[in-house]
Amino acid sequence: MQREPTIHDVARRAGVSVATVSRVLNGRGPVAEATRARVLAAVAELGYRPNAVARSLVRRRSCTVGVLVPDIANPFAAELVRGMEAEAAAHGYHIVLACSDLSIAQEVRYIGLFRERQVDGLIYTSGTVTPELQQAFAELGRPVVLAATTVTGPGPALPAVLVDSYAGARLAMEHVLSLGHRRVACLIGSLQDPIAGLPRWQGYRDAAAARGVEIPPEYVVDAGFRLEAAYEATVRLLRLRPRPTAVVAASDLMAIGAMGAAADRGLRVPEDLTVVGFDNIRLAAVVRPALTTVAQPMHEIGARAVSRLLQVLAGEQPEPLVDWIAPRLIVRGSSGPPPA
Amino acid sequence: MQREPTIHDVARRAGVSVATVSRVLNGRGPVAEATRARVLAAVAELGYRPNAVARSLVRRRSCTVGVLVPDIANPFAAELVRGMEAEAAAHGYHIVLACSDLSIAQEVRYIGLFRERQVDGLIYTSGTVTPELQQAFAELGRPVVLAATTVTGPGPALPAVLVDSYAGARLAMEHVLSLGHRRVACLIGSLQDPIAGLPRWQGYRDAAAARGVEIPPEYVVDAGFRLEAAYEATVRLLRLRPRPTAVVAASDLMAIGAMGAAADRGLRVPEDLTVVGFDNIRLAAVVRPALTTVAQPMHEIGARAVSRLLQVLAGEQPEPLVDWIAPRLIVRGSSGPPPA
DNA sequence: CTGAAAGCGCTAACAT
DNA sequence: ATGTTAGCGCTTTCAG
Repeated sequence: MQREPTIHDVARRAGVSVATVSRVLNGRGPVAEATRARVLAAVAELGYRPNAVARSLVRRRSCTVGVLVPDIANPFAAELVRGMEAEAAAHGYHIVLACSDLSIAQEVRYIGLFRERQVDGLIYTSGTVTPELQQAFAELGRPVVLAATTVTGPGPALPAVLVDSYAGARLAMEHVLSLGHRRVACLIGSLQDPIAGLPRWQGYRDAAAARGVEIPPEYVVDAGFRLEAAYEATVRLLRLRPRPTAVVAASDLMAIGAMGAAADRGLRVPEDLTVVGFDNIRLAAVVRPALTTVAQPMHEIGARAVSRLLQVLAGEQPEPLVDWIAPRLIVRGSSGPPPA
Repeated sequence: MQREPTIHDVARRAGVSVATVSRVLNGRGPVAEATRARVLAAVAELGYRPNAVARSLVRRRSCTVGVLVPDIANPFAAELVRGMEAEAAAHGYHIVLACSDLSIAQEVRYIGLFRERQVDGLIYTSGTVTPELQQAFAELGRPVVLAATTVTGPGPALPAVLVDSYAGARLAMEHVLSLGHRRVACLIGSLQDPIAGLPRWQGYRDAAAARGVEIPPEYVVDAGFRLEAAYEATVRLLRLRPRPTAVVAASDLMAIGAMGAAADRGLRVPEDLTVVGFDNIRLAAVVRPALTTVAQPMHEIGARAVSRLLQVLAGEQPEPLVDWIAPRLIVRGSSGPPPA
């Protein structure tokens, strides 16, 4: 296990100075074609690879972006990171990944470590931006872009890319109403959640109101984005009289919970009950019947977040600051006209 | 946006030399308690964070591990990486993530970039270790650990951690047979795949033979681990006479495809058809009925892979080289006695 | 067009 | 117990 060759080894072998080697490797500064060739030959012979750590130190740029997600095993986060990785790789950047389990303390800790590692920037994903976090962002001293979230409270605005949840929820409700449903239940997330909880509920409500359909309070249940809670809630909803003929859910997982509850009560989807989700996780296409849902293009959100970060690093100001992505309705087998 | 404080700033402020600051920060070498306190105070006042890049350069250790996965959006890979991240973080290491889409060219490219980045080691996940890869590993010149795969062909063995697929398949088949089934179909992956394809088939076959049950050739279908192919294959299997009363599948996705086919033909699971999967992806617990399957503890595989890598970095030789994890059968609702 | 030399921020001998 | 100093491998003026 011999020492890795350094730029000095290449220089010696090519009979030039290290400065010249650096020039041909980085393509800056004028180099005679013959010299260039000699250097390249030496590089190839030695199997030389420049040491990115040393380069980072002197350039004060690591070509690395820190990515902070709650849990990479969450399919939503995974798709997001997939998009980030692709975009980053395309620009010579690497992703340093950290999972926080949504613990603020962990998040702050990781941001500090990212600072030590000299990441060029940070992408923060899908959590709420609290004051502690804003403080940590400030101490990081490097650009931050938000993916699938945005700043809702006080404090400085940050570049963000996310789907317009309100518009997406309206799409879902309008689809259901246009199929002829009038008794529509809503499985919502917490109204305290200003990113995905509140606006989706508002979208459902406003779209219904716009068509003159009222949603009675007992048809609205906060299942906290959890599948099991959605299952239980649906069991209860299906006992109500009159019974809802459709359920719109603020996440696919909740929708799948609802479908399970219907199945366990012997109701068929969509003949007896229409179910519409939100997110379009891969799972949505795989369950039976396949789930009608509102797509969030996760891969694209991730990619755009990185692209905005690189833009900031290049000195440009992303415009507009918050990039609202239009949601798209994907109609599959879980929605149909109400029972006669 | 002023310059980040360096160790010199801290030294000046504390009225000591940089060496002393380094000593207190790294806890090596003797330091008087009073000096120590002064340094710590200066660190706090300045909000100083050591520059990990500079440290990596001189220590020749980046405290970074490269992780190469086909696709982080694959739930299997995501769980694996989750386990890696947790274990790495617990030891002060960071994960640098790369997704190869299973392209050998990409993999080789990324390994080269990892070399430039001075990762301390590499974890390679769930692909087949080809000669090109072995070559790239060699050029990397740093330890490699395999997660959810192992070296099957010629070439040097590598530390690995993976589930014993053969034993897992036997578990699945024995479960089905002990329920009383005698006509069992197998949805297998490619027999060319020496990690998950071949051994699972062998496990099914041998467990059946051990009970004196024969699996006719028309009951065995290679669906290449794909859900759609498994769906089609099951449609055909269910047309056979006599019809199988159970299907064992070499992956959960194939099992879910089989369940879909049964549902679409009006057969109930498990009353008319028992279905057993392999992997225990999260989805398995979510589909209706929930899927009986063989669990691969992905999180643990990832964590152990990192732990072995750190072991190698510490100069120890992992023993035994290949860590075969015992699979576990998870009985859920999709398996039951055969129809009368 | 090329080389010499001064760092980037830190650690680790080696002195004192 | 603490300070001085020589690098780690690379880029980048500044000379020539």
